[in-house]
Amino acid sequence: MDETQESSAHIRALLGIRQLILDGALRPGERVSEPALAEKLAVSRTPIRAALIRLNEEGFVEPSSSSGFVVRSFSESDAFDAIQLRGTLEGLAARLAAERGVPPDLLEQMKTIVSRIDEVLAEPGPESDVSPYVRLNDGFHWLLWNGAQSPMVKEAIARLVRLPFAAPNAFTLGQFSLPALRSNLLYANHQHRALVDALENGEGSRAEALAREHSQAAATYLRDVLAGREQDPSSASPSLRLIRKRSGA
Amino acid sequence: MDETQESSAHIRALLGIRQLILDGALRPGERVSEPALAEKLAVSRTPIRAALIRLNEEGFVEPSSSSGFVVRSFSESDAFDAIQLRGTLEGLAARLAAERGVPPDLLEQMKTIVSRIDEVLAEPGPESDVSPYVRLNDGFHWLLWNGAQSPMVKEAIARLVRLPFAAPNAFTLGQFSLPALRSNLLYANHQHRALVDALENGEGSRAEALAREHSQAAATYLRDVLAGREQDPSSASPSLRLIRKRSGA
DNA sequence: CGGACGGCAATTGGATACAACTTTGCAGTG
DNA sequence: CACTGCAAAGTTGTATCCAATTGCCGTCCG
Repeated sequence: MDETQESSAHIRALLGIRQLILDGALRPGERVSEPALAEKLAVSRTPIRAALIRLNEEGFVEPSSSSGFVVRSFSESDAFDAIQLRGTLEGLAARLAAERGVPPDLLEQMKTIVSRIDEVLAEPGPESDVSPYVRLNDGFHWLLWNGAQSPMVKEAIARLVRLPFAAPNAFTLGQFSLPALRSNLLYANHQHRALVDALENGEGSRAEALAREHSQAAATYLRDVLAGREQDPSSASPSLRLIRKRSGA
Repeated sequence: MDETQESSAHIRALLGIRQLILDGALRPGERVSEPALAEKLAVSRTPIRAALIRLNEEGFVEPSSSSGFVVRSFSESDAFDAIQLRGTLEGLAARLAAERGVPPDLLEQMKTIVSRIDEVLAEPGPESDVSPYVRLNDGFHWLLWNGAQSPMVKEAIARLVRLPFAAPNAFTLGQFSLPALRSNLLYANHQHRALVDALENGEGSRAEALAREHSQAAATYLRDVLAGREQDPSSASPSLRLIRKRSGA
């Protein structure tokens, strides 16, 4: 299952449990049984407990009343809020980067990625693989996070983005065939380019606004994907499994 | 059952270690020894490790190279960035609160606190105790965090604020005698009032800007306190101990 | 017939035992 | 005198063990 077998037990436990949650093997609301996980992941209960404590901090599980942990579920509002939160934090990172000045090589790397995204999106054929785009997009955002040169900001973003539906590429996967998506990604890359321009010219406020608005693309995707789930519940993408259907809000 | 010592072992360990760090008994950069802590806090190593994992997520300790944890130290830039981060997050909370509408009773409570802060600050005598102000100020910010009605935003702020120098009342303590401080607090309470006004009228952008600027007061304090430390290193307030003196970068 | 009490089983929270690793100190050698 | 290598001790990471609490189920009493 996992090719990364070279890790220590508590790393295996952490990654393993997170994957079980993302795969839907552990479903939101379900109580997490330590002995069961210990057996399934072939480690003792100690690293399982360590992993559960971390997953609690990360937001994947939460303490149950009076003992143990349950898999956490998120409302649709939580998902939208998480996206807006990322937009705000990336906006802060962008502003700080612009105000403090981005290292030239970092700026160069951002430009390179923007160009390569354009190339990837220009490739014809509706059946192209999204993964190159996803990798490039991840790279761009990673550079932005570092551009602020602020460990505090970077950590805050990194922690948030552990929640899959808050990540820059949430909901982008697996639907590249739609022409509408390609158009959206082109638009997003225009924003990338404008952001680089703002950073280069030290335009902090513009950079912040762009980064903030940029995250709204994810909100749009999320809306679509949630609507799609209403009709075909089986097509739930991994990020979606954590989001419970709205029952009564 | 336990109204005397309402704490399980791992809670005692968490609070105990955090306090040891804040008190300076464990100093930044120092390696944390599990057996030593276990003996000092009268628990076994298991809850100690659980606490260290959580403190790692909270930012108080960080994994050492190759094993164990060391007490984390923060640069002066980190402290300023943390304050700006809080301002940004509280700005988001304020905007969301204004846009979504604040529950009337919550708004009432905010108004009450603002009035009571004015009363506290109007009391004559340079030797007044700051703690009433601190409590009221904490209460106001707590209400703001809840005003957004967003668990995600609230959690993000709550996590950040665990770092003492990022909290709303950081560096406010113990220097109420200065007349300048009272003037600053009066100004800050004017911002509180304006913020409530913005929330009441649904002015999201104004509320955000106010909350953001409001956090700059803490940055001002921090600058003063850091300057004071240069002259009298012994007067380090608890929040300051985590911040290392600027050496290189 | 329904609700409450009691006992049993399973699970968690904590302590301890153990093995692998890291670091330090000392000694021997170049 | 310095450097390297070995050894020993302390420390971490993991497993197992124990006790106490929880939740469940059956039975008994109202």
